[in-house]
Amino acid sequence: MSDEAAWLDDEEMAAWLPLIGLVMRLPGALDQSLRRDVGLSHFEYGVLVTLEYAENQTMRMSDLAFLCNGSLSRLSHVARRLEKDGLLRRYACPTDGRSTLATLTDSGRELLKRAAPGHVQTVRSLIFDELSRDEVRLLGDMARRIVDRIKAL
Amino acid sequence: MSDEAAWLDDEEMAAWLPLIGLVMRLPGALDQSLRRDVGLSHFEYGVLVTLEYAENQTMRMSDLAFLCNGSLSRLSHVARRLEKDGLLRRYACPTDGRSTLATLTDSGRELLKRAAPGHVQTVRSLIFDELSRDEVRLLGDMARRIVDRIKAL
DNA sequence: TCGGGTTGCTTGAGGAATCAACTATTGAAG
DNA sequence: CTTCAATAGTTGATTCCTCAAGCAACCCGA
Repeated sequence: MSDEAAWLDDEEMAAWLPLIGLVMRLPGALDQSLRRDVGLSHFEYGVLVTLEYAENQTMRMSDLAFLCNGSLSRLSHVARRLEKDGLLRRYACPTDGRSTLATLTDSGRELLKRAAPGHVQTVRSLIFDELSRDEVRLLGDMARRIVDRIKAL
Repeated sequence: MSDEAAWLDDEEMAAWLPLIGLVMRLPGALDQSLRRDVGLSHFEYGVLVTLEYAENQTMRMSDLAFLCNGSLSRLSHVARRLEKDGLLRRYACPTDGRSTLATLTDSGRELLKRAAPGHVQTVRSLIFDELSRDEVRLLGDMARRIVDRIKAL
């Protein structure tokens, strides 16, 4: 078999290195600003925001984990801490005894109100202030297609 | 002050969610395939590859950390493990007693040879098989500009 | 209604990342 | 020459994530 596809050419390399830089540095940058402002990691913040936009601000742990791009185990650990801090509450699902439902508490809602402006400001200054409208669309589209491939693994 | 810039509109949100998905899921996907194939995390692999392409396959710890998108502390811990496994060697810089130089060993080179094809295959199937030539250029360019902003924090 | 298999979630152990504190060397100012 | 700040790197404590194991509830065919 030919192995030309087994290596990255110069153009691919010139895109790959910055892309790796992005995926390695962005989470840390978001963590830092959220940690400083409200004491949450970006993953924790994402969990709360996802709940905020859910029906009844409530969601099954499994679905929440998937939407937040994390493992169920990771979410379980995180939910324990967030629950200890009073930001969310968990209770057994009435219709399926295996499931656990997580819901946002008032403290959780209130914390999101405090956190959102600073976080949006960070995201804007790092991403959207740098890109044109067309680029934003393009980037989102490419990211979505790549994520679909990762999910399909 | 107006706060319209304090929120993301629909188009921005439609790009932001997949982008977050990408940065949260890609590292795990790369880790998994490398861990399975050669027992290294993607960060560890990146450290070795970066050394491979350096002058004399040798680099200062600080510079290595920066190029690998990690903290010096993280690199220090990782280098200790890699050195214990015989994949790299560290020694004091002759011209500046504060610096430490890291260099690839023969085992390190050999491991890279074994790891590269599978890793490239993974990257290709997740990223480059999905994108057109133009998209690759665009994506790399956008990523580079965003990373520059993160570095400037 | 019983048994086997699956699903949803939690837990504990182990390893890895982060943060702050520390040592050591260098460079520069007085 | 001495001091003081800045730089480079390591280390230890804490926090966090992953993985494998476990448990309970559900589903379904016999």
